[in-house]
Amino acid sequence: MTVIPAPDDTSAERKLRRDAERNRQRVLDAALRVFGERGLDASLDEVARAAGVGVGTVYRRFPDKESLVEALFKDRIDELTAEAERACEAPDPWTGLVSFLEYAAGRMAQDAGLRQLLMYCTFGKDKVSYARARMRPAMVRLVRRAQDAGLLRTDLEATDLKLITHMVATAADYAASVRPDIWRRYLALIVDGLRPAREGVCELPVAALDSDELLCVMLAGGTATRGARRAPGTYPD
Amino acid sequence: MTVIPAPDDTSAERKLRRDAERNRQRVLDAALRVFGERGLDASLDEVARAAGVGVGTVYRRFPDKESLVEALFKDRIDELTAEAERACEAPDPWTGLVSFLEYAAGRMAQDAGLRQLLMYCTFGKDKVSYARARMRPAMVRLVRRAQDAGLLRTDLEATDLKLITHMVATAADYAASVRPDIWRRYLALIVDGLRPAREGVCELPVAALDSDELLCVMLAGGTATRGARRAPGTYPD
Amino acid sequence: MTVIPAPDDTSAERKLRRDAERNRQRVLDAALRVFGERGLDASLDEVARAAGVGVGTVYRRFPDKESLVEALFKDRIDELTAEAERACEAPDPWTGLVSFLEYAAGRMAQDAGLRQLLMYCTFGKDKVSYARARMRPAMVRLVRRAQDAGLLRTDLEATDLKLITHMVATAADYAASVRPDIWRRYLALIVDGLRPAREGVCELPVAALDSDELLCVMLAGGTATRGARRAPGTYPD
Amino acid sequence: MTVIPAPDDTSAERKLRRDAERNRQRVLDAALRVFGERGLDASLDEVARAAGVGVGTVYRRFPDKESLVEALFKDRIDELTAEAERACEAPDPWTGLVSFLEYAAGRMAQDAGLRQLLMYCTFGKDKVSYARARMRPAMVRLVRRAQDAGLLRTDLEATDLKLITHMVATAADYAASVRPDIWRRYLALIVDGLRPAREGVCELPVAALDSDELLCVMLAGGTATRGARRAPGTYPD
DNA sequence: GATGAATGAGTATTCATTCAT
DNA sequence: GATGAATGAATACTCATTCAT
Repeated sequence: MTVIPAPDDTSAERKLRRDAERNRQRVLDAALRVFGERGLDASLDEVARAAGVGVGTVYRRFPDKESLVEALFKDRIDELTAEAERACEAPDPWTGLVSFLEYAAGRMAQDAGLRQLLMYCTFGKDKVSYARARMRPAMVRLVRRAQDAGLLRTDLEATDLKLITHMVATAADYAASVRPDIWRRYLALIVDGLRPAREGVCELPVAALDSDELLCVMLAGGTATRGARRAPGTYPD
Repeated sequence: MTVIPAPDDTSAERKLRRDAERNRQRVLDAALRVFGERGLDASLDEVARAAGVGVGTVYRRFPDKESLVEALFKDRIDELTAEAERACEAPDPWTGLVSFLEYAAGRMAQDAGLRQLLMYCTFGKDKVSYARARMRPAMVRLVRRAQDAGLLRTDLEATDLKLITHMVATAADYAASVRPDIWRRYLALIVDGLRPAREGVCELPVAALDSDELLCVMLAGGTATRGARRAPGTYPD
Repeated sequence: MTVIPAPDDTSAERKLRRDAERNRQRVLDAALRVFGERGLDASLDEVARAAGVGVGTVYRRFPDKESLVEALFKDRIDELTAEAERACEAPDPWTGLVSFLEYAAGRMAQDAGLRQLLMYCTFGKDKVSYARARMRPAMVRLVRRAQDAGLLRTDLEATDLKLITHMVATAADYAASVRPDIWRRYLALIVDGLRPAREGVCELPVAALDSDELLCVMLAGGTATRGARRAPGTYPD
Repeated sequence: MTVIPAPDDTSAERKLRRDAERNRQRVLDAALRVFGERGLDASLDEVARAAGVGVGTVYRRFPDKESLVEALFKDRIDELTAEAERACEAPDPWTGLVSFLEYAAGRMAQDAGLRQLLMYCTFGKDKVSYARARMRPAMVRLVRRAQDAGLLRTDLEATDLKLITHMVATAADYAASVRPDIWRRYLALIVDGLRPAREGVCELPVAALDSDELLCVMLAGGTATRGARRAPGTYPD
């Protein structure tokens, strides 16, 4: 017997949504875990199994693997943004900036999934504009504040923070198995180079990416992801 | 000057027929191109197609993917070593060091395959020790010279050079499509941090990898290698 | 009567969906047919084609070729054991023995896959011990009964039954295309030699395989199995 | 400068022939060794390597793998025929017959290559008529003599010897690794069944293959060979 | 909605056979 | 004639994605 719901009766719908939402979250959690352990190449079957749902369910929530990775990425961006905003409130602008970099690098050092996500997942397009819109204001503010206080070299730009993060993540990723704290070393090195120009220290020889270039890059992605498994038949050429 | 022989140096190996040598070279060239563009995960079918030969031909020259990658690797190591040795002769130790870093970072920034090759030896161990034996002396000399001249911070070690170029190149690769020279920016940033300690510049908070740890890392690889295709049936777990 | 469970008896395993069960059966049927016709070297693609399903489906039900072969093997062992047990109940011990030999030789003569299956377990060890545990008691009883009744030469042992059926079936298979019943001729010849010692009939000059040797042989396989396809990269030497 | 040979000047030709003959023999020897060790699935590259010649040379002497196997087979048949003929001269016809069977079985027990050759190489067509023409007379004589002397059951025929040999080879092959002498046991069993009919011993229930059927069978081969590697593209269906 | 079954293109590697040197 | 280089179809197995239950 079919019950035709009144136009405003959304209780059934709500229930499903709650159910669906629970599954969505389970999948995201499992994906973070599995991708962290096995790398982004882990199969969605594995993710589904870890989530305790069928693959079909994963696909119902995320149209394809790319979208799932993207969603994971967005959540991470949100966290990073929150931290960046917190860092903007720090009494000392330099400390704020550095503590943000430390936060970001430290997170990555602990979490291979996050590292991969930030470094290698150039899948997806939506996530790019999202990340840009989301993080840019905080980044700009973080940099500007420190420069205005004369504590940061003036040729540094907001987009540099992304790449700096990327660099540190690379180091962290590389040596995580034997020296989980090695990122501190390389971050310190970089931070040392961030101080305002002094004697014997040259200006940065090339301009930073501007914001459009960064967008463009995020869409094209580095080579690191080109090896990623593509849907059958999707091979170029 | 002692020449360290490649692990499988069969220099006594009978010369290949002209056509065979031509094809061998074609395969190496194609492999360099394809791995550079798609990463080491590219299939040998793809390499063969790019070389304009059948897969069988690739397998005739290189018994498996690993060997092909290794051959590529060996050539690159030799080039880098040669450059490092040249850099040791530079009149100014600082300039020598920096010019080597520029050479290495520049090469690696443009070629993801090379980066993977040099940093993530998922394949074989012989070639890792080869690389280590081959490059290490020059690296040590490069660093020592600059430190003895008081031009380089004293807490920097030879293994850092490897990680620094890796970091810079990886970050830069990300943006390589729009700004192929962006690596210069980030290398400059780091180079600025390499100057001897001054006021406001802290010592590096964690020790560098020692040479055994580096070996270990090269064998284990960072997460970035987890995606590397394994021989069928070799999957862990 | 104790029931010896199959090595991987997952009888608790949740029932397959109707369609899945149908396909599983299709695959088993096709495999029996294809392996019977082409030998165990037939590819799973061929099996899949014969079953009218994709290879993926075969692999969904049986994680690898070995498992498929094993499943087939298990069913066959069960059938043979049932027959052997039936034969133990025959009023006349001699007739019981002979009728079992006829059953086994007849089955094996018509089906090369079955023969390879029963005799050359290049695959797995569990199933060998399963077969041993399952069939041995009946074999021993069959032989003992006939000997106790003075109807069977006393130097025959249980393991001989296996070799006898194998020999007869293999020889007969050779001629099976023109004379599917030729195995009867050679079985009869051998059965004649099974009668208790009489004048002009010598004792068997070498001891039978003992049960451990038989196990060992099944695991190592005769030369006939050398041709068996091995997993890629598993080649000896 | 080309020397046009006088019509009867065959010295150059002879030289080549001698050379060629030497290579041919080398290949045959190597093939016997390699197939014996690795089974008939061993590659021709392996055979060529063992023979110390190039694959091309193998192919020059034998148009394909089948022909090489066939040639090997012929040599074996010649040896067996010689022995059979010797056996015909034995003073006691029964002893002659039995000693021939022992010779054949003993050879096979020691030589896996020979076993495979006789049991599994149904490749080839020429070899069949050859074998028939070559061996049949001796087989017939061997059987007839023993029957005429009343020492052999009268329902045995010449073609049975081939299948009996096959049976014993099967047993030898099966257990050769643990018990190289087990063939004696099964040959003895069979030989016991060859004695003239006595009480309790039934007539053979099916006629032997006649000579045409045997031909036919040798052409079709048993299933055991169906798994043999076929030339690419030669797959049925 | 959720499930998990089915699909098939893709991967590394081998080997019979042909053909340029 | 001999050599060994080149070819490509074939094999076992995996996994993103679609679709029947």
